Amino acid sequence: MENSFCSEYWPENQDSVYLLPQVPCYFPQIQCSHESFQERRESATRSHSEAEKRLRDRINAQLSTLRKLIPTSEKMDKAALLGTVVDHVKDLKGKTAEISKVLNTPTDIDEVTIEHLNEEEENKGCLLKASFCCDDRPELFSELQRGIKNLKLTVMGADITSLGGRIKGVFMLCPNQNSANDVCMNSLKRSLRVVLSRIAISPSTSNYRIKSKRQRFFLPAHFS
Amino acid sequence: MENSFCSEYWPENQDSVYLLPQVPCYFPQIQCSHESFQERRESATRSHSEAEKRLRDRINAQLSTLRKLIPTSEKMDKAALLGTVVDHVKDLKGKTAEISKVLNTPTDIDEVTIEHLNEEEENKGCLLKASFCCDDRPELFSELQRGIKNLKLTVMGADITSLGGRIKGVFMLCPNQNSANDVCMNSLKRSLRVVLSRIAISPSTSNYRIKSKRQRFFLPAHFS
DNA sequence: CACCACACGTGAGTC
DNA sequence: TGACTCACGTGTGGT
Repeated sequence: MENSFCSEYWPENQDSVYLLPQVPCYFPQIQCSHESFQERRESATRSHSEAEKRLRDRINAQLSTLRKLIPTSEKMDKAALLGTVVDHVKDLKGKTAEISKVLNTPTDIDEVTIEHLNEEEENKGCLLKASFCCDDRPELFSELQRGIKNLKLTVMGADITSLGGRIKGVFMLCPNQNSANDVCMNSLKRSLRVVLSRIAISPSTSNYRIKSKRQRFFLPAHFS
Repeated sequence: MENSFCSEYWPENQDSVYLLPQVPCYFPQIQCSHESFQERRESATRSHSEAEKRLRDRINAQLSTLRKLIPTSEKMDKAALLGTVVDHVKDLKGKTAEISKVLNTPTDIDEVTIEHLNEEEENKGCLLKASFCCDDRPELFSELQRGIKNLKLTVMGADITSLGGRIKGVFMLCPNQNSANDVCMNSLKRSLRVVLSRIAISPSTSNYRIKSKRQRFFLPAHFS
């Protein structure tokens, strides 16, 4: 055990170490530092144990922040702590999944979709269903309202859900009464998509966004 | 390192081990097993290393189930895995907290409360607000309906939220039109509390229930 | 070769 | 005292 430090590039034991030449090298450019093999060996094992200490500390730091997140996890050993963490994660995952089934919860993928309801009657009383999903931010609604107004559309209904810094919205839109009757629904759809995409999808990171690790949380905002 | 096994009840080194008496004891009732100190020492260190192995295995088992719960956590080292677990827990906790602010989410404490609205007009058109929180189960609603009907109460409105196997409900109740006008609201309150408590609070574990670790998840059920 | 992450056995502390 | 948990240093394999 004491002399088990025996990789192929280290001498088998201390005795043979002292048999190896420790004279300065004749070629200065490849002359290594004057530390002996003994010293190199010691510094290697020292740095090894220091690295191991760092690794342990990193893991233990995460464990202790987990401990802060789990109530009554004081005085639990590591395995028990991890066990309750597993339970918490399962529990919370189940709850949020359950909620998503009823609440039309935002995902973490930016998207804009435009649908065309009442296709048969092309122009009169036609409804567009526009949905988007993006990061939530305070100016979002005013920007959306301005964009919708500029396209001469009226919001007939809306369903908005904001959760965990993300927001998902569905608008029911129809052309203004006083707008020209000859408006082409397909070009309107295209313009609407462009407008919404510009507002909802951040241009720099057009999907596969770099998200900040810490999320912001807002209360659901309701469009009136 | 090899001879560092030197607690006060173990001989300092091998040599002294063999100097210790190994003759059978004269008092049979305290005659210990005939294994030598050497053997006892070996079995002790063996059981120690086996216990340590069991501990490591327990911890690693929890880590690998955590790995299954976290997508894309393959090829992460332990510290990184725990880091993303921390993020997930924070994220999910924030989301459920956010939802609880709007949704009147059930807690994990059984309770029944009865409130008295419109106190000034004692008998006519009086409203009772009855809320409960308990484990969800299929027969719950029919039992509640039967209890409410037996007390000659009418459900004017209800707000029910079921989440993670728990359910929280608020009923707005008023006495039936055709029930006697001289019904005493205080005794009605008392009866209602008794009836609801019998239904909602499991008698065996009147609070501080023993919960099964794995939770059931139901979709929110709505009272119509 | 150097670094890293893991598993292992061991010393020390607790109950 | 034994059983258990933790921190530590070391051996080892992978990159």
